[in-house]
Amino acid sequence: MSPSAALPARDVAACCATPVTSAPLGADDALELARVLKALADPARLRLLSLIAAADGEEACVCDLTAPVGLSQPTVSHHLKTLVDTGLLTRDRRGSWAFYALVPGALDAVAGALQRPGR
Amino acid sequence: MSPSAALPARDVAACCATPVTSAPLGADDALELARVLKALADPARLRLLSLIAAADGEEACVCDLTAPVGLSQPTVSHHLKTLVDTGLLTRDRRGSWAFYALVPGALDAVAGALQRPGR
DNA sequence: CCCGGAGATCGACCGACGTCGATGTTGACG
DNA sequence: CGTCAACATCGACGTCGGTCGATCTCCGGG
Repeated sequence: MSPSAALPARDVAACCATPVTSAPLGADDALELARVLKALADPARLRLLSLIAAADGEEACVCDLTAPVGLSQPTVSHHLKTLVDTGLLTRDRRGSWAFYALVPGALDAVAGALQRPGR
Repeated sequence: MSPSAALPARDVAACCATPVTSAPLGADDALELARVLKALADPARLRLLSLIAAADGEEACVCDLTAPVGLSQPTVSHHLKTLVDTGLLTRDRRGSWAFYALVPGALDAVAGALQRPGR
């Protein structure tokens, strides 16, 4: 169990408390924001997010995501777990399927952490 | 010379043409956006960006950045080069010093690529 | 013309990460 | 209760990226 997986990982919004351009950004805040951005900095995960966002009801199961991204099922599961651990997705197990959905406002919080507060 | 370093790297705004949440996001667009996000997904680079943004005139030289981030001079130069190549910073050589400044609107463009178009 | 300082580049080391096949787990259905 | 399908986990492999010390380049000053 890695130390980074042990933390709450439920509050993506916490990283937008101090926007990058407003103050020198402490070491801890930089580490937290980098953790979320690192989860986003992968083509496969970006495509998975957009596929889920564009899906009906804004949720999708693994079987619907494997083909479009062109990756194996274990790899897709791995990426989805990463996004869930980061607090960007939620997992809902219904029957044999696992439905993934966007956490409302999570992406907006990350976007807010990058913009300058003045404008 | 890596293939990724050969491309223009001047238009960070190009990656916000199709927001993550608006369409399934093609493989090429995902690769481009991931390239910019990967440059941001590092604590040291985030701190460098915030230091430059908070500096007087929104520019700073390497000698002023080495101490605050607690890294060696070659490492800081390496990170700054990464940010310049990605189109997030500009380098201006004046005398013996190299001044780095934010590219106006670059961070906002990345932020725009993460937000949903609807709101 | 020579020297010193600021910064960039080089080469190397090492940990982190994406990817896969194989296997384990869990629920649905006869 | 046995079987199958969907998904998660595991172990391994190859690559990429952050970091450093050493060195190179360039400019200013004496």
